[in-house]
Amino acid sequence: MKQTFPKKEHLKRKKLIDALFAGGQKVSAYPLLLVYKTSVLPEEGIAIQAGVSVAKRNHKLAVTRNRIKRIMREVYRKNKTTFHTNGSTFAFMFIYTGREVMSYEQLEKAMLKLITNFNAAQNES
RNA sequence: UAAGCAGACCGCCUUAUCGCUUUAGACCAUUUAGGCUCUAAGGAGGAAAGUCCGGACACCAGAGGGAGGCAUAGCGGCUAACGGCCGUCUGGCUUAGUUUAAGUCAAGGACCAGUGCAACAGAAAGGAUGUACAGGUAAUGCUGUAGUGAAAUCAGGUAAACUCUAUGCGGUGCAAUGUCAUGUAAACCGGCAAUUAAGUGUUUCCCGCGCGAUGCCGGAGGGUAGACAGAUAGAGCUUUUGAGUAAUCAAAAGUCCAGAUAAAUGAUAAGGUAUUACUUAGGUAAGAACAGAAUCCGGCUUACAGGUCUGCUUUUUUU
RNA sequence: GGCUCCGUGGCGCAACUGAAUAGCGCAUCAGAUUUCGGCUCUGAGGGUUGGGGGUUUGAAUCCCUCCGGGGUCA
Repeated sequence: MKQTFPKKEHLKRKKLIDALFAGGQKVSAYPLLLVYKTSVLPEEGIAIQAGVSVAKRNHKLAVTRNRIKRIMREVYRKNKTTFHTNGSTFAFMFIYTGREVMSYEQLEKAMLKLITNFNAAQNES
């Protein structure tokens, strides 16, 4: 599996997103918060559809929001193969809860920690 | 050489690897749709911002008539248009000062059409009256000065007070609007019958106009936020020449320069430039400001590190 | 993306048809009352009227512009 993140793997359906926030489970590793839910995805052959989000409350400028979202997408793209899905399909939403702008390295550490937490939660269930 | 003012312009660069997206071609697959495929080319701004003005474009028969409302305001010009820009007159302010010059600001039409307002002070603030001194008269605030105040009888002041005059404005906005796919209603459309009046229609009110409870018959589509069009070749950009004091206009040649939609333009590594700090003058360390297209243009306003050019003024040195 | 409304002491409001000490309640502080505290009574402090500019003799009020906060439209 290559380290790509094409449009098909973006979470875009409003219904899926609404259902995700209504009944999703949460895993966090500061400054990242992952909301996830097993869902029936519209595209075949894809395990995960993911989206990223940064609150306007914490970051007022569009420039900083764009930058954080780009770094989050990049970190997810590099490390997405290490999520253990166990054959299920998931909808993901990554939310940036920090108030400061973090570098790529810091965010990658947080993402790795988040992945271990997620995999532990999956193995329990 | 240094400083200040004004105007115009630019607003980080190079390479490699991994990604995103648009277009074109190839390849693969195919009923259609398409693609963890390959190659090539393109991929944020001067403000993309605020949404303060002006347009283009689209729809609304409540687009008609009237009233109301809003905007603008010396004069002339530019423009698709403007509350913008250019020129000019007048006035205020600042600087230098002899006349005056330079810069800067101005909603700068009209209180001999009407109405209103004027705290405190003052005799009196606009059909009301009078203090002191002086002058004058047949007589009288009749005249002058003083005094209060922003303003005191003067065609008084005030219109970013109502208002009047002139000019302009229909309303709503790309979440406008159109098409397609899916396709089940009590929702929609047409006709007829019945009802005559509440309601309703993207327009502040009135007039006018359309629809209009329900039943029958026939047609057909709403929701679902999916896809496509609208939507990127334009009042475009670059250069040259000409007209004009200028804004701007004309002609010729060349050129194609983002089109996303839970929303692309990024990440990592290495090196470098402007600059800053330290300095043993070899170097070491830090290292770009404001900020991110969303239908598209013309302005205005606001944010902004640093740099380049032009003009003017002052200053230093040299000839 | 469009449209629209609002900013007055710590909090909630008034004064918005220009006139000089910007007012009211709660809260705060001090005093009185009480053995102490509360309630109550008396008094005091606290405001660049969101920032800046303009009109005017005079601006919380009228106008322009920036900042902040809400509401609404498929």
